Parts: sequence; structure tokens; C-alpha cells
Amino acid sequence: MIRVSIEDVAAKAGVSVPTVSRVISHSSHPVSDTTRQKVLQAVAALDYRPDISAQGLRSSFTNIVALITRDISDPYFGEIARGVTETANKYGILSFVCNTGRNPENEIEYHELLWQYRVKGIILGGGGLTLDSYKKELSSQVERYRKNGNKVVALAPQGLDMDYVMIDNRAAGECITNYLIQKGHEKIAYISGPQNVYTALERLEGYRLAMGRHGLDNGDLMIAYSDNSWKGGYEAVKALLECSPEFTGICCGNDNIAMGVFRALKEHGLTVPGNVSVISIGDLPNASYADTPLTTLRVPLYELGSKAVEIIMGSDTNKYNANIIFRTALRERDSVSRLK
Amino acid sequence: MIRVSIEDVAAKAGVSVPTVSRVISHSSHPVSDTTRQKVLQAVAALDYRPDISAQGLRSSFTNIVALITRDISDPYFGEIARGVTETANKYGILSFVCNTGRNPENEIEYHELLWQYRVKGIILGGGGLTLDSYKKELSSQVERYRKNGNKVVALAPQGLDMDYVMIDNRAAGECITNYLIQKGHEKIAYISGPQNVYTALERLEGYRLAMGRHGLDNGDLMIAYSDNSWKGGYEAVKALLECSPEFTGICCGNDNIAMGVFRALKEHGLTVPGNVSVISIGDLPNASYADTPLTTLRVPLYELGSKAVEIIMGSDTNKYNANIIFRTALRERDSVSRLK
DNA sequence: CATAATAAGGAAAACGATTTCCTTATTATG
DNA sequence: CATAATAAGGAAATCGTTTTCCTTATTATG
Repeated sequence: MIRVSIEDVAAKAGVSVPTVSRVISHSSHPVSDTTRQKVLQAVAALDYRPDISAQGLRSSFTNIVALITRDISDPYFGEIARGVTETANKYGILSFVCNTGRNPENEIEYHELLWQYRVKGIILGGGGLTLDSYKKELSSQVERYRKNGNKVVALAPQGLDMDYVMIDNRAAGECITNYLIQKGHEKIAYISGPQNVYTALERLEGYRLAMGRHGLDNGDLMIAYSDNSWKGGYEAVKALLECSPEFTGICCGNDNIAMGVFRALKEHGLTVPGNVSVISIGDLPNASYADTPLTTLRVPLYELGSKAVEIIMGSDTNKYNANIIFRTALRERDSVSRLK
Repeated sequence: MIRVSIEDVAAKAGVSVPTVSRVISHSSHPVSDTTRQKVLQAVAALDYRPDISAQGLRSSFTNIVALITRDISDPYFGEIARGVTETANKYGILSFVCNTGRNPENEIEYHELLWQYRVKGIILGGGGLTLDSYKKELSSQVERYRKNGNKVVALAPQGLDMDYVMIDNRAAGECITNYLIQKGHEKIAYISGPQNVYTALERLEGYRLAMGRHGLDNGDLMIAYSDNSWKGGYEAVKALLECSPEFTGICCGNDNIAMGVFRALKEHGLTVPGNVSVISIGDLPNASYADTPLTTLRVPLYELGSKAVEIIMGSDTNKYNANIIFRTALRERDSVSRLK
């Protein structure tokens, strides 16, 4: 017998098929303790596991969660994905990781697939759709999920009414900017993520706020955009050095950008933190092993992914009750120095 | 009508349900061209997509491929995962990414889950099982897959008889070592990946071979093991510098190790490539933006993952016909200098 | 031309679970 | 004590496909 089915378990336990189903799926239909024990023993003896396809077909949900991200090979999303997959695994279920590659059309297509696969929950990790297209295209998808009973959780503000798990990105941008200001810096540049990514814009907004509050915003803030990669950070700083090289500090939208910034500064003969202080947001696992150990604001990426799965698995209501803001914490290392 | 089923399509096309099934699942049962067109039009008109659960239940395979890796947040595996997910997506199917976190027990548990989910194909990307435990535990799993008709492809030599897609790791280790030797280095250390990872050992073997062939192996080769991470590379070099600091070149098992090596050397006041030359295997996307642009042997990670999916999707035979060795290519950048 | 082989399609069974509905025994309620 | 409510379990329907089996019309074959 290569596949053991619920029928085999029922036969072995000497009960009917529905009774087995009630035990293993934690149904509300009552089952006596003695019967339950018999079933559980049979399950253990046969090493039975319910067939996901059959379950999905009848109950209209498969025990699968899906994570939508821009790029799985970016450790930033990798950490989130790790939190998602490992937590899903703890629940005994599997997870899809969907890569949009920053292409909004892919995200729409993924939603079609996820619908087709009857996944239980969807985690919107930032597929790359801009706010506007989200509101048009995605909202109908989300509406469909909601009507159908699928659980949708966002890891980034989507401008849509739904459960979310995230950090306060504006506060994060403010925090790292304030830190440089406290250290005596006034000429502070900001290398942001893409202009169509909500998270990036919020962090940038925090920088603007902090600079303004300290009277440092004279309408000539040094801001460059990148694609959240090493390369992007490198190129942004190169460009910045061409036109306005007078900064003493750089705030980076995330750790990847900071790594590229290091490289660009080194090429120009500038040292960190000797000539320029660098700070960023993320605290990826390797931040302390960077060329100069990176001072950065820790974002609990793993925990974000993990919590999102818990929301999907734990809550059986349709109410939007999970709005969780995770705390961040500044990790002071060696990439920032006091000015003068 | 929230979900459109095959019955709706059949009704719209004016044919029977099995006929629709034959068209969409490319059955060998003949269907006339006119009928086929009618069906395809109805499918398009209703935006119909077959239900994966129903398909899986009846046909005993779900259109899902699974990738087993050690750590998805490591860009090395991230690149492979990207190749897998994007290629799967091209085929209109989804993929599971399974993270063992270097814990062999997890890999066994994953195989149970994958069996339960009736996945079509499994890609063994190196879950962290040592060769011995593989031969004992995994071989029975693989045997079960094979009997059942699932397709299994390995990305690393597993010591088992199965399809594989990989690079010649021994040649890779040899290649980078030879390169340093050609550049005049003789005191060359090697920082390897873990001792229970087949790939790592093969690369190390290549180093030993190259050193021996050039009469550089006097039984005192400087070898340290790490866990393939920045941190691991950092700590391995720190340890090496304590006992035998006389090397002028370091070969690294992969790019992550090299990044940690950079950091450790810098802490000791050693420059790259001024005091020490560093070379590695991998060529991750950020290798050219490292502190010193990294000379490294390119491994086509994305292509490895991509090809594995193509094997799963393309071949319907049970024969082990796909044994593909991908080519590598040395990327000369700035981390190696000629000695004297 | 008679007959076998093939093409084209449909009816019904099957996959393995969950769900609905029903029955019987037990407990609560006035 | 009679009756309603609940507990506990089983029979059968169901989910949406694929597969098997069957029928009929058409084409090949000697």
C-alpha cells in the first residue's frame, strides 16, 4: 500500500470515515475520548497524513500560504521568506514563495495562480506594484479573496484596508536621521529605495521630517533614488558625488544600499566613518561583517514573516483585527562618527 | 459565479466535460480541431483555470515543484531559488521553497510533507544531510518518489543514482587554486564550507589536487572550515591568523566566505590584494561591489535552478537521462595580485 | 465489399477527503 | 415521567477533475 488513505485508518480503528475526519481536522462535531484515542493510534500506526488535494477540493482551501515578494535572492526578502517558511513548517504546512521580479504584471498573474491553487492565506510582502495600480488592480483581487474566506496579510502599507504586520517606516527614517544629527552632522544625504515602493517613500518621508524639524531643510536636501541593491546604492552615490559632494553623512533606505555606498566612497578615496558617516535601516545578518561594521536600525524581518503566518493560521474570523507594528532598535556599530 | 469549473466551460462550448479535460490537459485521446477551438474559446471567454486540487486528487500529481535548500536567506541559494520559481512560473505552475536550516531532520520531515502534497517534482538543492544519512534515510524516500512517478533532480552530488544538474566542483576548486599559483603564490590557504556538505568537500579536494600537482603540498596545507557564511569566513580566518599567518593567498569555498575574509583581514591591518590575494567560487550578484571587487569563479546558480525545473516539466520518462554539468567561468576582478 | 482499425465523443466511476443529513442513545428540563 | 436537547456516530452526497469504458461514425485493408 503506497498511499494510506483515510479509509485505511477508519478500517484499522474500527470506525467510520467521517469519524476519522472529525478527529484529524479538529471538527466541532463531538467525538468521544475513547474513539478519539483509537483513531489517533491508528493514525500513528499507519503514519497517516491527509491528502492535501482531497482536503482542498472538498473544503475549498489548501493548507498552503503564499508570500509575494520582489526578489527572493535579496537577503532582505530572504529573511522574511525564512520566517514565513519556517513558521509555516511549524504548523505542518508548506508555503509558496512568489517572485515578481519588480514586475507588477507578475504580481497580478501570481494572484490568478494562487486563486487556482486555493491557498489558505496570502502575504503581500511588496510585489512591486505601485500604490495606484494596487488600488485599481489588486483591490479587486483582495476583494475576491475576502469574499472567498482567504486570509490576506500585508507586510507593507498598501493603502488598502486589511490586516498588516509591519514597522513604522516613517519613524525609522526619522530615527536614523536624528542619530546622525545628534552626532553633529548637518549635511546629510539620503539614498532611498525606488519611488514606486511605498516602504521606501515612507522612510524617506521620515528623513525629510527630521531634517525639517532641525532646521536643516532649506529646500536643497540631497536625495537620490536606487533600486535597493548594492549596485543601486553604488550608482546613486556616484551620481551624488558628481553634483553635490559636500555631505558628511549618508542615510540609506536599507542595508543593501549601504553596502554599495561603502564601495562607491572607497573608490573616491573616502573612508567610513573617517570622511563620511553611513547609517541605514535593516540590520541584515551580515551587517556586522561589512567592510565597516554597519550602524543600522534593526528591522525584525524574520519575525514579520513569522507573525504573518501566525495570523493566517490562527484567526478564523474575517475581521481585520491584526494590525501589528513591530519595534525597531538601533544597532550602533562603527560606520558613524561624531563630527568634529 | 465565483469559481468557474470545467462544467461551465463544457456547457459554454457545447461539449462534454471529458472533452474539455482532454483539450486542457493535452491528453493523447484525439480531439477534432473544430471541437478544440470551441473549447479553447470557452476557456478564454470564462478565464477558466483548472482546479489544482481536483487535478491532483484524480491524477495523483499536483503541478507543483519543490526546492530543498539549507537557507533561503543566503543569496547563494536565493539565486537558485529565483531560477526555480521564475522558471516554474513560466510553465504556469508554482513552487515550494523548503528551508532545512541545516537540520537534517527537517529535510526528512519535508519529504513527508512533499509526499502529502503530491508534488510533481523535487529538486534536492542540498538540504544539509551528510552523505551517510542520505544513503540511509533519503534513499528510501527517493525510492518511494521514483516508484510513484515523481521526478527527482539533484543540484549536488548525493552519492545516489539520479538525475542531476551541477558544476564540476572539484575542477572549480582546482581552477581557483591554479589561478593563484599562476600569479606566483605558493602559501595558499583554503577556507572551506562545512565538512558534511558534499559540494564543499569536492571543492576542497580540487584545491588539494592543484597544490599537490605543483609540489606545494608538504602535508601542511592551511585549511579551515566554515559554515559558508560571512561570519564563518571571518572566524575561520581569525583562527588561521592565530596559528599560521604566513599565507599570501586565500581560496574560499564560496563568495560569502570571501566577504568574511575581507573583514577579518582588514581588522588585522592586511589589505586585499596588497598583502593577501583572495579568490572564491560563486560570483553572486554583488561580488563586483564588494569592498574589493572579488575575483571569483562564476557558478550559474540561476541556470542550475532553472534547468532543474525544465527537466521536471519536460521529461515524462522515468529514465535517468539528465546528467548535466554546467560550465563555469573565471571573473577576474581586483582581489588577486601577482606576487612580486 | 466486408471487416478491422481508428477517430471522436459521451456516460459514469473514481480520486480522498469533508459536509450534510440522519439515527440512536444519553442527559437535561419542567 | 414525558419530552426536548445533546452527544456520538454512520450513510451518502459532494468537491472538480481525470480515467475507464462504451458507442458511433469514419477510414484503412485485404
